[in-house]
Amino acid sequence: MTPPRGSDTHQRILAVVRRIPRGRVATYGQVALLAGLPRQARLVGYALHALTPASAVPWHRVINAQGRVSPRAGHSAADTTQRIRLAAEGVRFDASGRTSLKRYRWQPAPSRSP
DNA sequence: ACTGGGGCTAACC
DNA sequence: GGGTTAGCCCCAG
Repeated sequence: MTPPRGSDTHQRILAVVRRIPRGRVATYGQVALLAGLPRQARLVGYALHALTPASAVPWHRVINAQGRVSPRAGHSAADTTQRIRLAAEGVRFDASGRTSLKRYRWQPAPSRSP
């Protein structure tokens, strides 16, 4: 059974991003995986790139595996916005503009506590 | 159909 | 922790 391709793929990605709780972050790869699209982290980037400011998608909660906001091409202002928004939710960044993924990474379904 | 590039990731040094 | 190399799959021209 092969998942349908097309705009549906983007919608699926956005649906996952929309589920990211406030004060939490997720990596591109994680979102892709949760969306049922493994190895398609870049697709997430494309999907978010197509977003409009009016969309109710917390795109700012999506960061790369390095724990920092990915510098997009020609839109450096958005990077700053992303950091500001996250900071407003309680996500702290260090001097290197990096955050603790171990701490803020969104875990959709923790089976049990360790 | 082909080529180049991308809001990535993991592995390696 | 930071820079480099390769692999991944998809979109735009």
